[in-house]
Order: sequence, then C-alpha cells, then structure tokens
Amino acid sequence: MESVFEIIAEPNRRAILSLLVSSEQSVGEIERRLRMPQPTVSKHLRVLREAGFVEATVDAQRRLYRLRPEPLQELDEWLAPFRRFWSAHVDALERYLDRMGDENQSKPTKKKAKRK
Amino acid sequence: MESVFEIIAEPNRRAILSLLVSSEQSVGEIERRLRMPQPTVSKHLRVLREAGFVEATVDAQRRLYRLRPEPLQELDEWLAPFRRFWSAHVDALERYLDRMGDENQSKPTKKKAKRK
DNA sequence: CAGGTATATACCTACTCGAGTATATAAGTT
DNA sequence: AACTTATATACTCGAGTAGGTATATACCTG
Repeated sequence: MESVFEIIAEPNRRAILSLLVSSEQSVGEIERRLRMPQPTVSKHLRVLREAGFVEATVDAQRRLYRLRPEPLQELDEWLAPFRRFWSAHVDALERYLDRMGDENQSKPTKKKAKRK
Repeated sequence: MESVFEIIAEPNRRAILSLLVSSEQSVGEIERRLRMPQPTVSKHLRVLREAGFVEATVDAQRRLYRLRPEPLQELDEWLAPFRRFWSAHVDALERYLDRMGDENQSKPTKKKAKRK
C-alpha cells in the first residue's frame, strides 16, 4: 500500500475522504453516515492516516479526523501533463468545428469525419 | 477492475500512460522503452483500452496506441472539491502569516499554536 | 469499581490481480 | 510455403488485501 494511487483505489476510502472534505468527523459519525461497520472504518482510517491523507486529534474517547492536502496535491501534480494533453485536444476540436462551420453549413446530417 | 482509480493504481499502467502522453506508440516501442515483457504490456494495454484510457489503430502487424482524455478528466473532476479545500487552506495560512508578521516580529522562536 | 461508549487491533478467509511461461494468431518477407 | 515479426491470449501460481468476527484498550459516568 505504498502509493497515493493505491490508497484511493478503494471505494470506501474515497467515500471517507469525500465526507471529510466538508469538515472533520469522528469515527462514529463516519460509521453512521457511510453505514460501514466500525472496524472497517477504523482500518481504512489507519491506512489513510499512515499515508498522510488524514490526521486525528483526540477528544476524550473520540478521535476527530480531518483531511490533509498533501497527498491529493501529489495526485493533482501527476495529472498536470495529461491536462495539457487534453486541453490541446479540445483546442484542435474547436478549430476543426470552426472550419466545418465555414466550409459548408449546408450539410447538417454528415455522419463521418474524414480519416487521415 | 471497474473504476478509473483501480486502473491507475498499477504502476506499469501509469508508466504506459505517461509514455503515451507525448505521442502514440506501438506495443513494441512501449515494451522497449519501459523494459517490460511483451505479454505484460499487452495485458495492461488491454485493461487500459477496455477502460477507455487508450485506443489503438492497426498498422499491419502493429497496433499504435494513443491516449484518450475522458477517464483522466473524470479523475480530474473527482479532485475538484479537494482542490477547493486545499486552496482554502493556503489562504488561511497566508492570512495567518500576515497577522504574525504584524503582531510581533520579535518572537521568531514560538513553538506551539494555541488549541481551542 | 461496574457498566457503557468509542475506537483500535488481531486473526482468518476468500478473492483479485499481476507476473511468468507457453502458445495462438496474424501479417509481412523471402 | 516456410520463416520472422508483432501482438494477443490462456493458464498457473503466489502475494496482497478487504471484510467479518471477536477482542483489546481507553475514557467517561454513575
């Protein structure tokens, strides 16, 4: 369970993260809101904690868990090159549609684009 | 192997995606550049293809694989709420640092912040 | 201190998935 | 047609991991 990617591969962990994005929550609150058995919640929280996604403070018997930004920022950085890639694609599509618009507006039922 | 998240959890698959971000590649090229056994490459490409991360065109015996943007965009969208979260944090930190700057520049060795 | 609440952990099991090896398929070359 | 290149697939095996159940730990309340 090394990487950020493996951590967020698990749906319950993503649910926990999404829940924590609004505000910190105790284990019991997470348990109730996500309708998840308590050991399951604790185990996922442990994984998230050890990977730096969340941190906890003690409040009597409770633990209040809150989000930490770093690991998800790392994910965001990994995405950067791909963002450049797909925005290039959008640009190309826009240019293409612009050209089509000029050349013949008369054929709106066109089915296939030409292949190189 | 349903979700986008599970697909990119695998390091070799991430490597393939990163390689394809520059331009399309044949299976053999991927195999050589990533020093990965051919069946491994093919199997990961299959997973990526079925999940919509890549598409292939046939060139004689070769298959040229290229990136498709949608699945990674989906990941990008999942990150959106968290981005709001951490930019809020940066703002708060900046305000805090600003205040500290005004109030007393004279105590740079402060150790602990007050707890509620 | 007895009982209750909140959370963590230990143990087991079932399942998934990736690696490795061998083989199949298909196209190109001689 | 034989051979080679390029890619896909089938099969087996081992490791990792999530879920379930039971139990441990810690704190709070009467």
